[in-house]
Amino acid sequence: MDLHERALAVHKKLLEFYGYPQWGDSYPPLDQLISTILSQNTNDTNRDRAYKALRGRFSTWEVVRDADQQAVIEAIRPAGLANQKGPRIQNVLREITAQRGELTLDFLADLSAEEARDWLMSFKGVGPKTSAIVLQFSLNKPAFPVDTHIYRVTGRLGLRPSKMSVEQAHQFLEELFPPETYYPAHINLIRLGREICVARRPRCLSCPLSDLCDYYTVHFSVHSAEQQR
DNA sequence: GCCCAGGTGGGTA
DNA sequence: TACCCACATGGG
Repeated sequence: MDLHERALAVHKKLLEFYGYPQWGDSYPPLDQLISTILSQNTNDTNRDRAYKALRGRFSTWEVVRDADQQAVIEAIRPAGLANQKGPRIQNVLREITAQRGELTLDFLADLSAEEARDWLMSFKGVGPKTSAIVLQFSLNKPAFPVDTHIYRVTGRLGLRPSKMSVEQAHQFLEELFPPETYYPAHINLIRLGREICVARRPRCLSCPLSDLCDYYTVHFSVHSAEQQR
């Protein structure tokens, strides 16, 4: 089985186990971008708190853009890293206005996926994961966002070289999976990573992919060695 | 108190 | 280029 076949086999097993994932309403691209910046390095609960506080405190993105920096930081504090995220969000809002003359990202729909990604990644605070989320979830363009779950799980499943940066993994996995599987595979791999493939816990034996995953063997033998010590 | 959730950018070799 | 670390909050 080559890597492409292996990726499809993983995707198919996840579909059997979890089904085709249903996602909620999609945000407009600018809302999605800000929400995703807030989500960096934090959990969904804290991201939602910060996003709601931001929307509740400032009526429009223009008001956020022109607001006092400290007021924005205070509003998004529950998301963590607020001293970085606040100024970066305001900078993005100002730059969009300066470059486009209006505060919207709807024009990205007319660009290719690569053009839209490169444009988004030109901003400080917008990396490969954040731009891929905006493309996939808001613009309906092909992109495979790689978060820490997906990075870890794809490594354990042997779907990518073990030594590879997260940024390289985006490109590698986009070439490995067929574009029509990006969305369901992304959602289901995260779910797998959250629910089953948790670091340093020997729960991999209950994994629906255990017959495809070499990690559980390695993992199990490591645990056995530790127990013998 | 400690572990867990979980991206980006800047600095260094 | 590849690694290492700072950045911050909240729930269990």
